[in-house]
Amino acid sequence: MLRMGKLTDYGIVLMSYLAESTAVHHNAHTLSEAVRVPLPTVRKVLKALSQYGLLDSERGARGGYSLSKTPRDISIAEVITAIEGPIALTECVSTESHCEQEVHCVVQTNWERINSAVYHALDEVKLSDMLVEQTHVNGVSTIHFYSSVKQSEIVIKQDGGIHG
Amino acid sequence: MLRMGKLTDYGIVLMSYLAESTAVHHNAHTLSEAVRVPLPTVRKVLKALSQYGLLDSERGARGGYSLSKTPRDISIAEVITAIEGPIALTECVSTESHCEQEVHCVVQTNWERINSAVYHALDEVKLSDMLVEQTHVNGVSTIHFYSSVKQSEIVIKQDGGIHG
DNA sequence: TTAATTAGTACTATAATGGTCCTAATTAGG
DNA sequence: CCTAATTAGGACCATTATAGTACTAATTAA
Repeated sequence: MLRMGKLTDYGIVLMSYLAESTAVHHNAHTLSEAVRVPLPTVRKVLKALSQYGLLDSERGARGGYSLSKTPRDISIAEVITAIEGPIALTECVSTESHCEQEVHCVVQTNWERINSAVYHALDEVKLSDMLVEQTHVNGVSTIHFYSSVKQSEIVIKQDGGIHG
Repeated sequence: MLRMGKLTDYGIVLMSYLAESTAVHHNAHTLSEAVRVPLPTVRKVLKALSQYGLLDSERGARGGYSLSKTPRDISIAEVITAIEGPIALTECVSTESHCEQEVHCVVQTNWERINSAVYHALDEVKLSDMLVEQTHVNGVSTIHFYSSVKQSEIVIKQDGGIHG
């Protein structure tokens, strides 16, 4: 199995959550509770996303995180890259590669083509595509965020308040 | 970085090598020398490829391995699947997933789409595409097989004999 | 019957990942 | 100006996965 780390999975869930409620203030603590992932781990993921530029961060009291772009402009490829580094199936195509045969390496060209294809496949899927099937009951919209490991359910009332 | 194991890399190099010299007899020992990867490791990879059906194997004295299909009909996706298992970025889409929310999991649908896209990207690249830039000097064709870790150079004379 | 070879399985060391924690820097509010 | 809240930046350990190795059984040609 072509692996993607758990942290990346968390990252996608976090980004999806933020994509749903841009108006509200979010700090690491609230996000941890919302997504049901331990606080230190959430911090780590948020840091990575912030450093890569997918999230804007504010320090100090009343600080927190918010999406730097609209959900339509954020792709799964970006989230993966933010957390796992450049998408590269083999070492030799990654930037820190020290393969001394690089200059006359033939296969590298093919790997680059392969990686490129994979990247574009992942880049076509936007964050906004991950949010589907909201169930509306009594004016309360319930959105389900599933990571591959845990489930978190967030109930959003009409006024935008969050409870879960 | 979206990771792919070293063994898979070896697997692709091995398959590429076999794709070049279908006529000759290949056992684990010769392949180990040709590709410059330790014998036990090569054995492990060959076993996986054989079990998945990409290689035909013959036991006993004068036994060995050979491609079960033509290089044009073997894709990188198949080689990866043979060694790493089904291509699935997250656990929840793999067959052995025990996610109890599977029935009403929404995001799973998207992951399946993503995985499918990645799979097709990898499935379009055939083994025959990995063999390029043969240099012909004095009627001797030299083919370079590079893994991301090691390099192996195989010289094939006109009569088909292999020396490296 | 013997030698060569793959199949199957089990084991170990190393590396990567996930997860946690602590301290410094920053900012709002009293 | 001081305090509380919050992110930034490292450092750290435990667990897991991978790579790599080794050994035994089954198979087949000579």
